[in-house]
Amino acid sequence: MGITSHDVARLAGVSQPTVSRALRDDPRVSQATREKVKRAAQALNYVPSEAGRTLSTRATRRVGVIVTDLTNPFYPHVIAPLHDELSSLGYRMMLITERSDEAVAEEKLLDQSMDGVVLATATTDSRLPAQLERRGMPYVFLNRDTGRAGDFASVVDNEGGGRLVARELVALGHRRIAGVFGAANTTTGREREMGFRLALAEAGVGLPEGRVVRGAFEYDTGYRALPALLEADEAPTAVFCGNDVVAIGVLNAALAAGVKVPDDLTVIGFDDLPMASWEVFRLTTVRHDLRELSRQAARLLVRRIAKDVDPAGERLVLPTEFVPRATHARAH
Amino acid sequence: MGITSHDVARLAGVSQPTVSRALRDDPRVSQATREKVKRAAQALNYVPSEAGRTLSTRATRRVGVIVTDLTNPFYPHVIAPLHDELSSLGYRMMLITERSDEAVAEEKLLDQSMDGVVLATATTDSRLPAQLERRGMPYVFLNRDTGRAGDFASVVDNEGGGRLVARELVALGHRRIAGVFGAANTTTGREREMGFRLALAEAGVGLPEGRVVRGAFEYDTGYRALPALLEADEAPTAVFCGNDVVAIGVLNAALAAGVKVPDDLTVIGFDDLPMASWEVFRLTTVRHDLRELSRQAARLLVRRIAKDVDPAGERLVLPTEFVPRATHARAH
DNA sequence: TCGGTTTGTGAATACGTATGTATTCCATGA
DNA sequence: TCATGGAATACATACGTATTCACAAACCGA
Repeated sequence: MGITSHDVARLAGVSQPTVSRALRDDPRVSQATREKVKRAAQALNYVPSEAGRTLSTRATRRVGVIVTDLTNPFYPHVIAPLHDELSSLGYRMMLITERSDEAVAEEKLLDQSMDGVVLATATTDSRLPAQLERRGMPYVFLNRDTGRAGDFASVVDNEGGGRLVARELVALGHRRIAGVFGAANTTTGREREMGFRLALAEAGVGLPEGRVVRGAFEYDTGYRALPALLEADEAPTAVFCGNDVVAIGVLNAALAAGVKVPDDLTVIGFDDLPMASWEVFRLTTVRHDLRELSRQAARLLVRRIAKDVDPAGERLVLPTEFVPRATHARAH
Repeated sequence: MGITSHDVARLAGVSQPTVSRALRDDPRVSQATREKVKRAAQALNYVPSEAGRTLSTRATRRVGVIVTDLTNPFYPHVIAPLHDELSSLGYRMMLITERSDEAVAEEKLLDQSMDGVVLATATTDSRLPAQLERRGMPYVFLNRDTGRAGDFASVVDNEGGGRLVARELVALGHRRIAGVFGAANTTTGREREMGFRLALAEAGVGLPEGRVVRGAFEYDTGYRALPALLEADEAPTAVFCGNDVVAIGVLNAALAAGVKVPDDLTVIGFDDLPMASWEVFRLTTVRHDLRELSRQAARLLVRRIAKDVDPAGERLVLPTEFVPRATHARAH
């Protein structure tokens, strides 16, 4: 059934190693032989077996990408450019969406079926990085990392982004401010909250725990958080959300509750997904270059696979920018 | 670096084949030996090499999934359940997003690096299926197919869904009806349009080409179509959209143009993505079971790989259901 | 013309697992 | 006591490619 390099060799009247070399444009084979071999390969529709090559070279040209929930609108915008960049670097992408770290690590990541791994949904308490480290499997963090030194990571200046938002809200006169932050075991959640808090504190504005919600970076987190925040004695005049998806949950909840945005409530997101600029939202948010974030992660991983990397770790940080649209206003 | 079954064999004091059999729970190895081997494997943190296994068994336990644009909100809802079902069937997923069919086929699909392929974005003029067929690579269509006999496909009753919408619109008194359909080279586009047209014709309602737009199943298609439709002499009172993503484009365009939905315009989608029920949209649409659609495709592919399938082709069709929400109203 | 170099190719082998076949060991029964 | 059969394990090999090493031929300068 399958056509092998031996079949090509027979047809071309050469040995199998010569076929291997000719098709890989090894300069040691003569022009004439090379062409003869290529014609034979063409005639037989020969495609080298990836398994044979992998076994021989010990490289799979395959990279795993780990994500928890693909249906979250955030991840496709990471995965698409990641795929394209990996592809142009000669790697293929294995998508792994998994709930539990442990199961993933044992079977799927350590069987030498990929050359490296991109962790797009790492939590600070995950044991996965340590397992990968122990087995010598190259990996990089994308968007989130562990926050520890020595990481290889492509991330955003989350703290700076949080600061930007705090300053804007203060400048708009907001004093009763709420936060719907990401989960506490994610660096994206923690750092955005941290930057936001620090800049608020500098301006002398408090952020009591009663006006803080933390949860997964999901639509439902925002959708359920708003009613809770509105029940407080003094409802907030502004909400900073952990990311755009959460903010969109808040916007929908506001519509359901009859709360006018931005007249009654200012809502700010983070990420600037394409969706944020849809007419129905016109979400004021914090932009960073999601494409470049992903590409950078791909290139970093490939460099790490090639061991062309600073052994002390590399942390590539992209800047953020405030994007005013239509969900913010002066405090009333 | 890598630990092999030979290392385990040495430690356990048995031969390599015995290790292979013991770990795979082959009944021919004794209980005592099995345990001895498993302890040794455990002690060494042995994980069988996937490449070696593949070469030996000629099966990769890997499946490719081909999609054009992952950032389209539709696809994650297909890919996530597909991944999970494949995973529970013991297969891993390689994600391939590609523009041109040709490049994909040559290198990536035919190198025996996967056991089968799911085509999620096939067009009726694609040459890819024929290439896969010729090389004996098992494949199934998901959502879209070629429309030809002999396909293996998991699809939706698109024509029936189109009919449902037409009947509802007619019953609501609409006569000036528009359609923003999917691309003409997709069966999803064609069949939905066909069903819609047929049921309209049965009711004596026309659908002139001036009120028809066709394009990719994307946000922009809907967003750009609406202004064009509104410029016509008599603006339509209702628009049936090829899918929810297109419908959401139309809804946003309506908001931008100051067109009130549903008072001035009825908008109907197709798919019932989670997004369709968001407060900002409350989109009236046609539901089908997207999870089951994907799972069914996974199971069909695995059966085809196992050659446990009707050689004449199998076409699994899921039913549709009209979901009334807030974007439809009686014609004025 | 000859030793030495370069060039091109083939033979042998490694990679890690699974499997078909051979072998060993032991128990059983006549 | 020895043949027989079954259980458990070892041996040999296949899978397809890439690479190391050896070898032959061609080429070069002295």
